[in-house]
Amino acid sequence: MPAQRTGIGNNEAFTVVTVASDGLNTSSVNSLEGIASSSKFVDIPTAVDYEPIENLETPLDTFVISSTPEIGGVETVLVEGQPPGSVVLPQNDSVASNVQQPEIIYVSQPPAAKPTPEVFVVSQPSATKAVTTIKRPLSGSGNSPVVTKVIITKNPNTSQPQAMPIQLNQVLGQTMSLSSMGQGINIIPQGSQTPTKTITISPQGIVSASSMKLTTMSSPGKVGIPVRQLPMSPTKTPTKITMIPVSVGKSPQRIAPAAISMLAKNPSEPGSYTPVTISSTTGNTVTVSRPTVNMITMSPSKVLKQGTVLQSGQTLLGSNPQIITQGGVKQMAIPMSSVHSVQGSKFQYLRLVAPSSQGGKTAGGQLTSVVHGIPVSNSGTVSLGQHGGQQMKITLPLQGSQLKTVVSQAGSAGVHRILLPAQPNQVRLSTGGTTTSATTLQQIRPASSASLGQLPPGATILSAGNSAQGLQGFALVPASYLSQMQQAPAKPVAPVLPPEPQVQQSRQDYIAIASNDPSISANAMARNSVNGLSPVIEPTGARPRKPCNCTKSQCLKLYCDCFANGEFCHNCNCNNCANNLEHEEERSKAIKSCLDRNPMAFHPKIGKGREGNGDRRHNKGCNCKRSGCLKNYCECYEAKIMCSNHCKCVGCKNFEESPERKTLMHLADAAEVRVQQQTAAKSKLSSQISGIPSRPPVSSATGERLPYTFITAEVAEATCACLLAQAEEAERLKMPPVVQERMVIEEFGRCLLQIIDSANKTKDSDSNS
DNA sequence: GAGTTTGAAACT
DNA sequence: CAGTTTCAAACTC
Repeated sequence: MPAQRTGIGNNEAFTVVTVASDGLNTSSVNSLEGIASSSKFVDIPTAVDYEPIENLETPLDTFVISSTPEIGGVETVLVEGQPPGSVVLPQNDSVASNVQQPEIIYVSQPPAAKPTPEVFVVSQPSATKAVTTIKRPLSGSGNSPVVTKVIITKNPNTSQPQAMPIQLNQVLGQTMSLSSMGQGINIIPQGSQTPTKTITISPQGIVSASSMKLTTMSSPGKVGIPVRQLPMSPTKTPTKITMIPVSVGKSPQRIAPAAISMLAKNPSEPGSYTPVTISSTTGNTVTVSRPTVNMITMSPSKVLKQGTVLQSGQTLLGSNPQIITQGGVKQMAIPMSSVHSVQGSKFQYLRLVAPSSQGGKTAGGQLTSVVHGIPVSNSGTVSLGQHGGQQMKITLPLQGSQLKTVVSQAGSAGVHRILLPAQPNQVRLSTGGTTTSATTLQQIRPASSASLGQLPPGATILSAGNSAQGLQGFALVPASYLSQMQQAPAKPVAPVLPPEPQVQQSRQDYIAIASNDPSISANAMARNSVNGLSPVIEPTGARPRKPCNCTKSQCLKLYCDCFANGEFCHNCNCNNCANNLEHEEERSKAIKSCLDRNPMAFHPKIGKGREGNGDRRHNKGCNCKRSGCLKNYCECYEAKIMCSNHCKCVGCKNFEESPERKTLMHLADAAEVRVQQQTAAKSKLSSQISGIPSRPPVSSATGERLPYTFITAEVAEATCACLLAQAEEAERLKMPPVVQERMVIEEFGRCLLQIIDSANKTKDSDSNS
């Protein structure tokens, strides 16, 4: 049956970007079972990791950007720019074009209501049995395509969507079917002449593939051709990175400070690129220009329109990012033609290139920005349920002047992902009937909401503000931040997710921001651990953070550890705190101020040493004078690393052979062991105590009153009075101390005899009665 | 818990 | 860039 290439897959590529949260390189990615080997994980250079992606051997293909952290301790996945159930594919001209392009045929039943032309409805069918079939084309080549399937599932406990990548390359060459659990999402082209363009995304729903074309079948004829169930890998989830705007929308946990330089594809010389230079930087405004063409700028409201000014929060989005190797440097290129209308410009691509890193590292090793997009022509109405009881409409421009509306509804039980169009800058966001003007299109941003959690999921990727060097990257949100969001008052309580096998949990816990990895951030790690002991993970799954106590800085200076770590204050003891969502603007200014002073302000303080030396090292070095670098005042010591030649410390004792350091280390080790022993003993004791009745029994098993019960408070008081009187008497008689002592003890003996006698009498009377 | 010490950050 | 001040954490009592 010929597949009809319509709807989402209609030559309009989607790209799902999986961004490794912790700088996964190829090798580490390959270790992730269930993630297609063709999936490349590209670092977003955050404040914590600037390793070049030198291992990225093949072009960028399939990525997933995850968002929220709820799935079994791993974040729920947001497929960027996609609602749950969307299919994301690179275009023909994307980098993986050398890979054979299989067809994907989605079949579902029953087809939804009669569609209207070019409008897609994403809805959740009640209990539709659906089958998703993937079919490889017959045309063969030596290269078997590696298909990555990203499954957006709905967590049964939380209703939160979750994505699971599945490597399908083993099943290529045969038709595969996905059996739905009936909780999928239909994408229904309404009004189209195409009979059935329903994509039912089951709990195992979404399928994406690298270099695959999505086609929707004109009829569900493939339903009956299931070959086998796709293997599921519930333990494998993509990364935890969420990108949110720094200066627009909710502030991030961590600022990704890296600047982006842009290159435009040179139309006169195919394959070559011309730098797009930053012509000026004023406040939150960055103007970019291109030497040979008219100046281009980007702003939230006018994407890449010449002559306008790039505003803070500008989004640079496009579909089908490519990895381009130029000068041995991997770079990302965005075909602008697909999403941007640059009048008068001959730009075909914008390329985001990370700036040269320090220390002789390869320039442009990092992809600072992630490009994604949904072809405008495919945008439509998305209905995703209630969103905080309020329907949210997002109107996005289509090609030409036509507008379409995206309706975002997310129920309290489940926050659904909402489609971000390729041009979120040109999206109208409206709630409760209030719609912004089409001429003042707003970014989808969480500025007006109480928390990021109220954002339409998927609407979180926006470019950050700008640094002194130019465009800035994205802000990344770690799980800890997401836990903050979960606790934001206006957000529905984050559901508790059942623990899942966490094969990659240890790795995925390493969120780029505020990572547990001590090599990542001295602030984040060293100050959050005590004596190197790993902090206990919060019930939310987030790493606990030490609360700050700032009083004067409003937590908007680097004095504040929360701020320095790119985190919001949360459960802190600070006064007049502005490091929160309510002071977003202030905070953004503060961030910019810090970056103005020091572009590396939010970079990790602790980096790796020289190549071949895995030791960590304080990038800046300490300046200790009195502590000998053997107290936690010293950032090196605090980070459990030795001082280096970067340090300017005086009287340093924090070096390898230092006897003082060794002694301290031994003491620290011993203390740690002691603490552990005490902890173990306490827990053991408490468990034992818990088995002891709180009040001992008054009587024995035979009903006999036990002796100690006769020593009542009155008896004890009387005894003490007797002893006291005896002592006074002995003193009055001026007896030697030894004799006085003896007299008191003898008196105590008499008291005891009296008690025993009384007890016996009581027992006798009890037995007589 | 209050006061002191310390060194990074901020400021000049 | 150096010196000074501010700040909050680390430390001491």
